[in-house]
Amino acid sequence: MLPATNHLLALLPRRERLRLLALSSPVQLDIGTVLSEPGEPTRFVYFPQDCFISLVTTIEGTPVLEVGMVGREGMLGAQLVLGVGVAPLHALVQGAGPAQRIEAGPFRRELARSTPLQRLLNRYLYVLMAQLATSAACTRFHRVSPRLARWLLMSQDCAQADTFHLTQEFLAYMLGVRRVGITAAAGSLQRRGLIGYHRGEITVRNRAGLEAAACSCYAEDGRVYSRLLARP
Amino acid sequence: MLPATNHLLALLPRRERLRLLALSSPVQLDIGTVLSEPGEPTRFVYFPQDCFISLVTTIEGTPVLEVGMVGREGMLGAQLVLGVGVAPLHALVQGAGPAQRIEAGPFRRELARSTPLQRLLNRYLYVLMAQLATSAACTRFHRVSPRLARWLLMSQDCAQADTFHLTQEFLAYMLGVRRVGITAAAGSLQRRGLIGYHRGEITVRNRAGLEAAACSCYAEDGRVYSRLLARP
DNA sequence: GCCTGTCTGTGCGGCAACGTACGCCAGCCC
DNA sequence: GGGCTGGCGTACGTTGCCGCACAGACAGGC
Repeated sequence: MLPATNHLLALLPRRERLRLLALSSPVQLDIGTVLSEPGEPTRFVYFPQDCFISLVTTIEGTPVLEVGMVGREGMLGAQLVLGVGVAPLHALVQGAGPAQRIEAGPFRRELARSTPLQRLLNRYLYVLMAQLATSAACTRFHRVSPRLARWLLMSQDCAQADTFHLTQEFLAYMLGVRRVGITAAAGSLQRRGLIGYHRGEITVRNRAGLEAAACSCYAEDGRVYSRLLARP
Repeated sequence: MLPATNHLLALLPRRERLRLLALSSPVQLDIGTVLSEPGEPTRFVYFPQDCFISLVTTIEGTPVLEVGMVGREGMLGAQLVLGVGVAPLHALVQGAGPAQRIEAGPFRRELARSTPLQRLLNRYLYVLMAQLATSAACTRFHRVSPRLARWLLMSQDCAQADTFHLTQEFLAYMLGVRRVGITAAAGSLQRRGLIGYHRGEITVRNRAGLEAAACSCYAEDGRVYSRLLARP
């Protein structure tokens, strides 16, 4: 896998992948960019190559809580697969990097044509739904520190990097807690030698330890993903 | 709508509806029956006519929190639409009553044949996903009392009845809180004259008042539903 | 050098919900 | 009637997180 590749695209048969790539154009996603707002029409879909996007749910129009992540293993805009041209969630670029972008029209046409593409993305939608359900329970029952550990692991999976730029303020927003809650939780993880951070640069130091510190939801998500989207 | 009708079925073109009904058999769902467990194969799909089913998410195999409801406006087993034969959630019959049941095999075949059916159920899946995302935020940010009000309204919509059998113990389980939390919240709603209850029989007395007492998520869910599944 | 803005750490009071436990009441069975 | 069970109400100490506020630390621009 020489160039950074999106895993969904990689799972497609070669012909289908090439057709899709022909429709797509490479774009560079910048941190903080909002790619969709709930209720707005979907103009593009994105297949991240080396970047990741947070899916944030809203209350009365205000984004308040992350409920899913899209990285190289997923795509943004999967609602088109359901024939719905309206975005369900607030989508925010979290880690900058390259992605393949396709306009909604051509993407829908390709989708209508290609059964393998439909089947693949249907499975991806299932994984997304499972992630949403898990998130709901996790947010309710798990403490800040294990949730933070889970979040860091997930973003590491998405970003394929050991270090990324994340302020505590921002993490608090994603997890739906106060910033000082993150200060405490991150401090605990750091004292245990699992992570290091300094002015917004977070480094994962001990991946295995972090997995042990994370709540069960991380492993659960992984199981669902690999059951449905493992390479045949 | 003389006999109790499932709304999804009602939205289908007449020919399609009749085909589907020919495949289905009427069943009576009993309260407390578990219709699916996460990870288990899907043997049947259900179109509730006058009953409703809770979708409960699990943590390490234990069902802990309701994240969605299926009543006459929905169906259970929609994962088959995504080509996945494995249930994502714990499904529990909440309100007893009649439903149409179809075996997974014939349902899949019919699905493969009928584009209108696919399109309709795709839209329904979108609504379900939106419900999951809303639930996550609601559980995190809203107080017990408004959530209880929302829950009662949703089950009233599903069950089409003013009174239903629900112990506080059970409500606590659905909302992921202690029983005494429900005692307090329900007491508050009762003192305000919105509901009445006695030994597990809950009655909605003032629907409009209950809507005012519920959190915004109830209205939000309704908007998404009617935008996507309104009769054309 | 200094100033400014950003990021992080700490402290304090408050509160909703938690875990636990006990008592009351209604209905059912013997 | 007496006893049992299931459903509900109340109480008490605990806790994890909240809101707010403020102070220190570091980086970049001038």
